[in-house]
Amino acid sequence: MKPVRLIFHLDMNSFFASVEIAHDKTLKGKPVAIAGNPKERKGIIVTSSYEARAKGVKTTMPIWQAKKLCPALIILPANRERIRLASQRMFAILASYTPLVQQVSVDEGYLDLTHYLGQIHPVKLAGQIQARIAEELDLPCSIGIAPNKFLAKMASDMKKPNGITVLRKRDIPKKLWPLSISEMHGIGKRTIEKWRRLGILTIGDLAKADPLLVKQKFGERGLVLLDRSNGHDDRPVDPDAYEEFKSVGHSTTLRADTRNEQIIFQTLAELAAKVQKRLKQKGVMARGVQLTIRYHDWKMVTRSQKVLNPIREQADILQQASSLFKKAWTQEPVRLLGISTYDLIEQQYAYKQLDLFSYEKDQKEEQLLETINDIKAKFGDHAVQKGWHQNRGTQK
DNA sequence: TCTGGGGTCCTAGGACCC
DNA sequence: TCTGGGGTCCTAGGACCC
Repeated sequence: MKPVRLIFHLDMNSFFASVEIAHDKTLKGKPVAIAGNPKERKGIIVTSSYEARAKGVKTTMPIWQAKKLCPALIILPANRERIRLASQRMFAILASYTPLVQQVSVDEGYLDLTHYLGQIHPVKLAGQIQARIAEELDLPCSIGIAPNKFLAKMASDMKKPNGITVLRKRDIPKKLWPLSISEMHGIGKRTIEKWRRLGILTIGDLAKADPLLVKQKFGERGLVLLDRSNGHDDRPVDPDAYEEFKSVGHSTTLRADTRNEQIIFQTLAELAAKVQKRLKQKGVMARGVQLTIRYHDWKMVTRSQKVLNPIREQADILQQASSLFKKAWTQEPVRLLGISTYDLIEQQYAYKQLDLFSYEKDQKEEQLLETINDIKAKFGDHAVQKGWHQNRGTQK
C-alpha cells in the first residue's frame, strides 16, 4: 500500500496576456493577444485573454487570421522581462508553502503538499494560494488537487480561469473517463486517429483497453498512458528537474524562403552567436551540435554530431553547424534554420575533461614511442620509419 | 497570407565490442 | 560452411508540450 500524497498542479491562466493586463489595467475586460513578433508577416498568437478566445482567437493562429475573427483585438509583444519577473514572484509564493515545487515552464508547476494532510483542507489551502497570487500579482490561475501529478494536471485543466478542482481516485470514473482521448495529457493530434481506429474514443475506453493490444500498437509509451488513465502515476515532484536542462538552442524562420547561401550562413552565424551567449550565461559547454533545416514545404531535417572537446565559442558552434548544413542541404529553398547544442557539461568540469583528454593523448603518444623504441632496438631504425609516419598521418 | 520558438522524450537502426 | 546475443553509443526522425 503506497502512502497517500497531496499534489497540486498550478497553471497560470493566459499567462503572457494576463501579465500585460496586470501591468496596464486599462486592458482589463478587453480582447488582448500576445504575438511572438507582431510586425512580422509570419507572426502567430502565443496566447490571448478569455475575451479574445470568446471571439475564436486561438494559440498558434496567424495574426492576420486572428484579426479577421476579432477586429478589436489588441496585439502586444511578449515583454520577457515582465514575464520573467512575474514568474519568479509566483514561484516565490509557491516556495513559501513547500520546498517541493517542481517548475514545468514559466507559468506552470507541481507542488507536493503531503505534509499539510490532516492540517488544513486542501481546497482551502488552494484557495489561499490562488488568493495570494491574485492579490500580490493581480494574476489568475487554476489549481488541480489530486494524489499524483497526472491527475493534478488533468484537474487543473477542468476549470479555467480561476478554477480549483479536486480529482480523487474515486472521482475518476465520473470526471476523467468521460473525457475525449484528445484531452489526455500525452496524446496529441498526430495519434488520435490511431487510437480511434482501435475504438478508443474516451479516456475511459483507454482505461479498459487490452494492455497487449496497446503495447503492440503504441509500445511502452502506450502502456504508461493506459496506467495513467487508471489514475496510476508514481512520479515524484522533483524540484531540481527544471534546472537540469539538456539542450540549448535557437531557431528562426527566415523573412522569405531562400537558397541564397550568403543569407543562410549569415543566419547560422547569428544563431551561433545567440547560442554561445546562452551557453556562457548558463556556465556550460556542449559536446554535441544539432542543425535543423525546415524547407519551403515544411519538411524538417536534422543533422547532429558529437565533438571530441567541449565547445562554446561562436566560431566552433558555427563551424560544426555549417559543416552539418553543407552535408544535409538539398539545395531546396530553406524556410527555417536552427542550431541546438546538447550533451552539456559544466564549465569547470569541461576544463578538467580537456586536461584529461590531452593527458590521454600524451599517454598514447608515449606508449607509441616506447613501442617504436622497442622495435628499433630489435630490428634497427629502418624497420619503423614507414609505420611511424603512417600513424602520425592518421592521427590528424 | 497558413503554420513561432523553446524544449523533452522515445524509437529504431547501424556500428562496434565482448 | 555458417555464423548468437547482449550492451552501449551515435544519429535521425517524430510526437508532444508550453
